[in-house]
Amino acid sequence: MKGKPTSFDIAHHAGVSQSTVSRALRGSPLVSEETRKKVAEVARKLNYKVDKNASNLRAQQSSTLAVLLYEDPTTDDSQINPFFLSMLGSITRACAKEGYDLLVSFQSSSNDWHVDYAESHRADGIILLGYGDYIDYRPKFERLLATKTKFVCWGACVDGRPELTVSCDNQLGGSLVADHFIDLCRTDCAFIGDTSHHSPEFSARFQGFETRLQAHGKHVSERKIATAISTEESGYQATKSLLANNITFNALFGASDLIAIGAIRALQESGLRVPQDVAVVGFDDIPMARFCTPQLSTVQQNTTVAGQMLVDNLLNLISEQEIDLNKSILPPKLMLRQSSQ
Amino acid sequence: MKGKPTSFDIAHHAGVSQSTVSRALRGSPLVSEETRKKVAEVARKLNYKVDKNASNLRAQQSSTLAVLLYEDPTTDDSQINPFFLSMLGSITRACAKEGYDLLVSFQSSSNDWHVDYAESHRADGIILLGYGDYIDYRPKFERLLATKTKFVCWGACVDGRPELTVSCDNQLGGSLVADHFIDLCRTDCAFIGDTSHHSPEFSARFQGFETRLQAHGKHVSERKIATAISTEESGYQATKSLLANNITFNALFGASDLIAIGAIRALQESGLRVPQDVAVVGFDDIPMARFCTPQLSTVQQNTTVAGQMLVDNLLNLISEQEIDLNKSILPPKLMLRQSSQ
DNA sequence: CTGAAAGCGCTTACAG
DNA sequence: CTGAAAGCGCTTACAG
Repeated sequence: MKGKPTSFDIAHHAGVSQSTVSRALRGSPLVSEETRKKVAEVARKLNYKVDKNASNLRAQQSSTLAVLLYEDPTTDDSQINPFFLSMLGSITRACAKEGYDLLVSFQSSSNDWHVDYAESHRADGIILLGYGDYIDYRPKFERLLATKTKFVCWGACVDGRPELTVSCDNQLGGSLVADHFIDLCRTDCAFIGDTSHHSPEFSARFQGFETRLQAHGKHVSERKIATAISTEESGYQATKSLLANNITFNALFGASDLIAIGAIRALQESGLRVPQDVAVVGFDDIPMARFCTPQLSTVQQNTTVAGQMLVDNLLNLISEQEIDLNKSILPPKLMLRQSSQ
Repeated sequence: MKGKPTSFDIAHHAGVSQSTVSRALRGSPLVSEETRKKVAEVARKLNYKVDKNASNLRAQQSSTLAVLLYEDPTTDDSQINPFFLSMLGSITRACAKEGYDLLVSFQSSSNDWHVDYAESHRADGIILLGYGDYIDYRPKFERLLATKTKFVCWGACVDGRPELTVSCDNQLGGSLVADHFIDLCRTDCAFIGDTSHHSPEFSARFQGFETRLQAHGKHVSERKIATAISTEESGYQATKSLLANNITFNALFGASDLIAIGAIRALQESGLRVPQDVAVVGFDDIPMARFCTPQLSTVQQNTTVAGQMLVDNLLNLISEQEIDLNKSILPPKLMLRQSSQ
């Protein structure tokens, strides 16, 4: 027996057939307790592990999920949005808990490898994450649907397939921020992000924010909206451009924490104090939010819960069980810190 | 042909044998250009993808690497050290470039799954990352060596097997910080981290720091060293404990950025100004370092290069090629920012 | 350059 | 409860 032992080796040493070894190790109820113990004992002694490739091939499944992190094409290599890295951590844990391995790929929206994962039987299902341009996503959704690939998507909805989405209640999150600004009597608001359908999460946050302001007879002036993708630099530039045009405001809602952190830098550079002159609130609650100065108020999305929801829903999809749409919406939570006192 | 097409389907449609399909798709030189084209065309049309489980089983390899992120057991779920997340990103990219998939697992140092990855043929090799306790690692190294698992380790050395380690030149990094403090005439130094063999990276940083100070007739007083693991909270507490004992210093070297950021919080809470009263330098250059206030001076470890080195070395190990030890050491780079002017 | 055949190491009907 | 047998979909000697 050179090389790794096989189930035949175990069978031989345990004095049973190879089929019985397989059954015993998989916990089949068809095996007597005595036999199971004997097999387990020999397997442990010989340091035997079931060959995943063989078992996956035979069983026609992989016990593996894949996570695909789409990034804005402009984002530099090392600068992955920390929010998605937190998500990745919680997804990993959720997978481990369910006995699944996790393949990870970070990719720009240009290539098409994601389809491969499922079609080449490397993964049973796919989790899509990212703050990329939603318009770029849609053909990919079509492709995934056409190949009957099982997938769930964070944030962005697939048309007419709500069961494929897990998302924060972005609209509610936006309205929490509006309520907070109203409490502070800071209703001359700027919004930095994207209000278009290129970015469904950002625009939902804006909608919730705007709708609540309007309920109080206020609104965000068109001029006080600047477009940014989810990076510190983009938030900085967008805010700069507002300030360069002498546009004033006493509160600023950044569609993500990175945007808000960039906005604070721009404000401070222009001699504006946060929160005295401008109250700032972000979205995500990345670790950095607690450590920047002033500490950033933000809307928290609980990544531990979100990761578990994504994995749960995907596994339900794979096993063709009903999806509970109520378990697909993550409640946001306003975290008040120094930037909006 | 219901379900996914197989190589036999392609063979049938292309009018060749199944062996030829396999050869054509794998780019074998034994296939004529004409045949190759025909096969590729049919495969594309039928949306055929090679079944990875079958090809892996047959070829006895997986084209997959696994990365295991060990964490300090005290670290909370969502609080993965951002440095390792950056590493993860670059490792992912490096793997993709080499045509390998990447399995990811975050785990506490208690369990033993890592051995599984290789033994169950799920991965051809393993990358170990983490700021965990080195003493806990050693039995795991033994196990990996005993099972002839191919692996590389970030930071910590495996005894007598330098080819298994990829690491920053931590000692050089520490000496750069010492040089900088000497330039600033701030030689009454504190060190927050771990100088023991539980943490080889931190202690190498300290050694480099201390040795250089001694070359200038200075040194770090035993009393001014406080032990911390790599979290903001731990850095905060350790610094607090120094201050509570009325221990003074005009420079502080945090063994990691998170430690340094926690230290700054403790200093500021005690009314000490950074950098006026205490100059602070960290290690890693996590994204947060640029955004905290004051911006943190630190020793950068280039994660893009580091990830590529880890993957390159592991692939060389797998293909049993010589490892160039010079390509296993990452040069550190001092990044000067506001916290140590 | 191509094809027929063996076999990678399992899981799972089928028969007892 | 157990065993003998088929077969998952490939890769790769072997023969031509």
